[in-house]
Amino acid sequence: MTEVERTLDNKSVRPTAMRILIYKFMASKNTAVALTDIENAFEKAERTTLYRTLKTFEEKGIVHQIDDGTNISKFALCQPGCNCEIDQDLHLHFHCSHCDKTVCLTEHKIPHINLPHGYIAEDANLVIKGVCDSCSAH
Amino acid sequence: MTEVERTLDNKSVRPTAMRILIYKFMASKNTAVALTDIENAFEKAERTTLYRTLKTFEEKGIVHQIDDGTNISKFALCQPGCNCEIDQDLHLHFHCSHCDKTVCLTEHKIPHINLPHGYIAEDANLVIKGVCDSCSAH
DNA sequence: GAGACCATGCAACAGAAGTGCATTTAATGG
DNA sequence: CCATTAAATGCACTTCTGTTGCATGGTCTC
Repeated sequence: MTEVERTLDNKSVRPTAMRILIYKFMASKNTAVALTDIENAFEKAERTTLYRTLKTFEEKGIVHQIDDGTNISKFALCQPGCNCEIDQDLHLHFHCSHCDKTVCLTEHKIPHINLPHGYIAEDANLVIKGVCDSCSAH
Repeated sequence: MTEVERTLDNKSVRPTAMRILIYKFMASKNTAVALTDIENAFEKAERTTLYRTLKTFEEKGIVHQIDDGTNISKFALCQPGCNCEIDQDLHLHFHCSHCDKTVCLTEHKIPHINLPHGYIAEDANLVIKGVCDSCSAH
């Protein structure tokens, strides 16, 4: 049993060949990936399988879904300190308008916001758009 | 020339009948509206016209587009203090998971975030999800 | 090995976003 | 006031993402 297989198994996800490939692909990237990204990476991939795999991963806390404002759902592996299951302490995401990549800034948490009377916060999403470090270096 | 016509004219948008209707519709709502909302409100409305009208409004700074995480673009009239053209001082949005409405919290600004080295912020989007005041009252 | 359960593949649909082109409407100049 | 021009609208159509239903295949358990 490999490292990846153990990870999936720990999260009660049966480590099939396809799932291991998807997991490894996401682990190899340091950016959030869209379903289409994975589809393009593997010729033999079936959209539906990828779709359901990502859903399963999300339900089991292996990845978290990211809405970066492009209206295309992206996904990233949960890191230690990701805390995406807990409603507090959510990290923010950065979307580069130059290379169109989205990254998790796991260290950077969303500050607490005081809401008007009657409003109850349950979740928060903060996306900063701009130029990422790779793009600003060139 | 009515108040609405003057407003559009000031922003260099020709005040056609359709545009005035759309503007008034949005002004009558205190929530952000999706293209489909407007389409349903006016039987005679053409999707394309609405689509392009909203784009024009956005370009001319009459409305701002809101991405509330539902993957459906919403729009709201810019208010005094909206400042959506300036990159600083952006207000946040609240999406109610109960009534599915999205509102601008114009008074509530997005706090400044320190980004890692090399990252340049140009825009920011903060959406709080939860229960709005109307829904929490019931 | 049989049965059950889960994963995968295939087909199809829904909804939103976006584009091209023809036609109507409104503004402008003579 | 009419003709010209430019902008706005309407219609048809395409693309892309997300989603579901159903049949098939693989895997695990008893």
